[in-house]
Amino acid sequence: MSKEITARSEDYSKWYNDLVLKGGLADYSAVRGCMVIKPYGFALWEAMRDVLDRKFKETGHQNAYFPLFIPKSFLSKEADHIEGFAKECAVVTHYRLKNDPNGGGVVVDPEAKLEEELIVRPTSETIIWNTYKDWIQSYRDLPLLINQWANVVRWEMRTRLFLRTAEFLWQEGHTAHATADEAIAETRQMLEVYADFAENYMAVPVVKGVKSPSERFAGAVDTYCIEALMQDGKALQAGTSHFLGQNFAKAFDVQFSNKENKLDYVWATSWGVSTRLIGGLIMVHSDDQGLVLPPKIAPIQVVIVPIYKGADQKAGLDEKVMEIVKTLRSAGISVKYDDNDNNRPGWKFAEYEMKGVPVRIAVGARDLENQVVEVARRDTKEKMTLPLEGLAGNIQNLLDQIQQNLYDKAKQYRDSHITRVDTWEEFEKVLDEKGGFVSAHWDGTAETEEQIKDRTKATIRCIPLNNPQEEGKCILTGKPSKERVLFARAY
RNA sequence: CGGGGCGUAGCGUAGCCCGGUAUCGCGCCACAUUUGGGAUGUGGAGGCCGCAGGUUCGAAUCCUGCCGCCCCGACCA
Repeated sequence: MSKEITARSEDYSKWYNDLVLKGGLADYSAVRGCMVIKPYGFALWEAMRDVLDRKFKETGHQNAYFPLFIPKSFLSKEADHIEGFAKECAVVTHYRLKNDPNGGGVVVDPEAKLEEELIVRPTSETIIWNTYKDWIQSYRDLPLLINQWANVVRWEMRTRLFLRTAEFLWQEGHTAHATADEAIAETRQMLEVYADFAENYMAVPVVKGVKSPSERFAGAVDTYCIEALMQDGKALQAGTSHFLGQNFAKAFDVQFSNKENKLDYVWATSWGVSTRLIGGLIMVHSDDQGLVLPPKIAPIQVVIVPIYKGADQKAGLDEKVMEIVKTLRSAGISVKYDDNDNNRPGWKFAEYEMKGVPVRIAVGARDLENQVVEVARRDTKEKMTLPLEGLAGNIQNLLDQIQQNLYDKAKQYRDSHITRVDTWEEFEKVLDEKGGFVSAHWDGTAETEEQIKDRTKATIRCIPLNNPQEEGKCILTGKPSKERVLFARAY
């Protein structure tokens, strides 16, 4: 009715925006490229954050917080790093405003110019490594395992809600190790944490892999990533974990004494996921009726809608429903009882479907007489009648089934959209007509990668981990290749 | 930064060519009837028509300048 959603087939971008805006996740803000994350969207982020934060702590990390501002000079210490971020940095040049002498509000006070300009962090490697220099003297100080939850700013030319905003929320882990092997193990461990989170909580299947040199994080030796596939056939980088080698240690002179009392530079990693995950989550599961959220991170797992005639009947219903709510909550299920009298049941049904609540329970007088409730699942739209007896257990099973079903569906789509291709014609055809990942041979050069990108807009998403070795010929140049890599058009 | 679109009530819009203080729907407020898939009726409130100039007796409408947002591309998580 009032909240029509554009069909995916009609306009995929519009569909996505409709879900975010009408699903109550976020709004555009007064600042270009920046969004307001609304309570429901933020609850989703909190749910993700809680799971990840627990996993980080289980793997030995501690949270800390570093400044939003970074002295300009820090950023230029690592050559590749500044190269990668220079074009999208917001810069603070003054620290004071004053009344406009010509009237009309306030102006920047030219007297208040900063001696050294400050960069609003696009990422925190530099400020953190400048700090680690003071924290690390000996191998006994290692490993140093720190994470921070923060906002960062990257002045993007073109932004999209959640997927690419000028300011976004994320976590960034920054660790220091005594050996390269240990740092690499950390990098890969965190990649596994991300993959586990994506698959088992967000129900988003991912490909784990390594980036090609040109797609690497600025300043990294190796960038590992998890890549997900959206319903429109485009890939989304959902998380990255970098082995930084000794690049930042050297740039910031972070040395430690090893057991032999010799000085050496420490080995570093960094890894992060952002609110972009929310965008990916939306695009993997949702449909033309609205959001579809996996139970394990849905802010509301079960909504209960009462159906009644008159206040008397409702009072009776309230009493019984509160019992149900209590039972479900004690089983660890998050429940909302929507007894708001301003909206009628049909309106609520549509509303919670749009918001992607996994399970809806409708209860009326008739049901109570029969000791049952009507249960509807969001993923399949299936409705069933369940007895009050043993309801919590049945709902828990249903939530598990929904979680599994979402994953299975997404995985089936993903798997059927990894296409092996051996000729250039096929390569272009699959990208244009089918989409998804294309598994093809590549001669390993940046030039070829670049040419392929220019001609097809597809990039190498990753070289999958444990990639089978196989003789073949580069899709573009015909030069010899030892393995296939995954190409796709990406967000 | 290029191409396209758009700024009128909280939201979505009509009116603009052809100048006369603004239409409709949703939402909001009140009351009543309603409540198993987005209720109905009656009454009501709400507008610097993006901003600034100009033309005119008179501008949402014509002219000039500016600002903002969205979409598509180049760049990026």
